[in-house]
Amino acid sequence: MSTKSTAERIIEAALQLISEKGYTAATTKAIAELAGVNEVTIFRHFGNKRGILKSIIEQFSYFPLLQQEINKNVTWDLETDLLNFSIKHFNFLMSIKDFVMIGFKEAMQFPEINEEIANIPLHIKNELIHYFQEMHERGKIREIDFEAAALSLIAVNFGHFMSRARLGTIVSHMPPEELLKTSISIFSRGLAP
Amino acid sequence: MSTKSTAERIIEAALQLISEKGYTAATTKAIAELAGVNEVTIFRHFGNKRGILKSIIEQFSYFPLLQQEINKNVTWDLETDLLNFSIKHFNFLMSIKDFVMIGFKEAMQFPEINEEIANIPLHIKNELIHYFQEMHERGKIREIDFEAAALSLIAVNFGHFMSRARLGTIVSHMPPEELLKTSISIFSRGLAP
DNA sequence: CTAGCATGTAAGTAATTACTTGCATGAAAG
DNA sequence: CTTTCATGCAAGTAATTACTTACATGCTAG
Repeated sequence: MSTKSTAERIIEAALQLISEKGYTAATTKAIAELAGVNEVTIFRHFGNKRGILKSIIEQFSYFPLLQQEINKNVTWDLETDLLNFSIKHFNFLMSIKDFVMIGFKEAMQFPEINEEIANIPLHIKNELIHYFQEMHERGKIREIDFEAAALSLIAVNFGHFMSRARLGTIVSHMPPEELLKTSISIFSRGLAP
Repeated sequence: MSTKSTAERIIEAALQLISEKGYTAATTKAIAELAGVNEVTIFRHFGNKRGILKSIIEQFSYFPLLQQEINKNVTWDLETDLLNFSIKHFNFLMSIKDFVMIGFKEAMQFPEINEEIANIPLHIKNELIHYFQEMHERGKIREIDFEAAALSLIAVNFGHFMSRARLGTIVSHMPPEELLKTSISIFSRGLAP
């Protein structure tokens, strides 16, 4: 049927169902059906239902953080760099959308997920602060609280992502790239000396 | 025990439990226990489990939208007005935090909630666009896509809210007011002519 | 005082859920 | 050819869940 292994198909199905309905409502029977395997196969592979989620979390903890990408292609032109980062950040969030949604749904019952998710803005924040400091030394950014600036930039991107991922085009029909462009135009101008 | 009516106590308990664990995992038994009532009382009041959520949604659809508040206290000084709005917006989101979380958890199973939640940024967006247009005519804002600007401002505030509401102080220990102040300082400067 | 109304208590039911066991099958590996 | 291994299939189990019914109790309004 497909080239993917049984375990992979189960994980994919679980990822989809749990991100849609939540952990409790995503039954092992439904996951098995979507994965095209017998329900017992799930338990043979993962022991119990929690085992599936544990595997999902492990899979994402190895996910290459956007982090290293940020420093790539730095031009030291504020607007260029920030737009580049924003697009990468936005696309990265979109690529792990299901996992992020599970994180927000199941944080209470699976604290490990929340930690995994909190790591993303935390690392990005530090990278951005570093970049802002360097830009300040180069005289391209005014005196400002760099941490607050970094958090704000992350917040805009995350806000746009959530709007798209959860509400679709209800709030706006603007294409994301256009939105990000204006966002960054405002933001970089606000940081300039 | 308390001055609140039985129905109110049930709704409050359900709001808390559903926002924590999700609709399916929040059992009627647990809701009854937290509300300090007998389980059957829930069914006498709301018919079935969905009835509780239906009541919760109704309650929030009557919630006074932040919207009307925005126009209040307008000084036509960009940074003052935007900071004022941001703080109101942020506090508003915090006050309906549980409902927002339910919205993100149960959107798939209860589309009505998502509509209710999407209404918030939609209305605010229109108010902000109106404000930006007026400010542009007064020569206090440069030529820019007003919709994208409005969406960006909403996104920052929402991003800050989600960071606080879900990740607490993991990402940053900065007090929200301070964060918003820097946010708006950057944003209003980025909009200025 | 009494009638009604909201709630508690006890008991039960049908459906679902996570998970188990035992056995059959088919494909690949030695 | 035979062994091994992954999977399917059938059946079952204990626990939980939403929801029901019947009856008891206590407070309040007339």
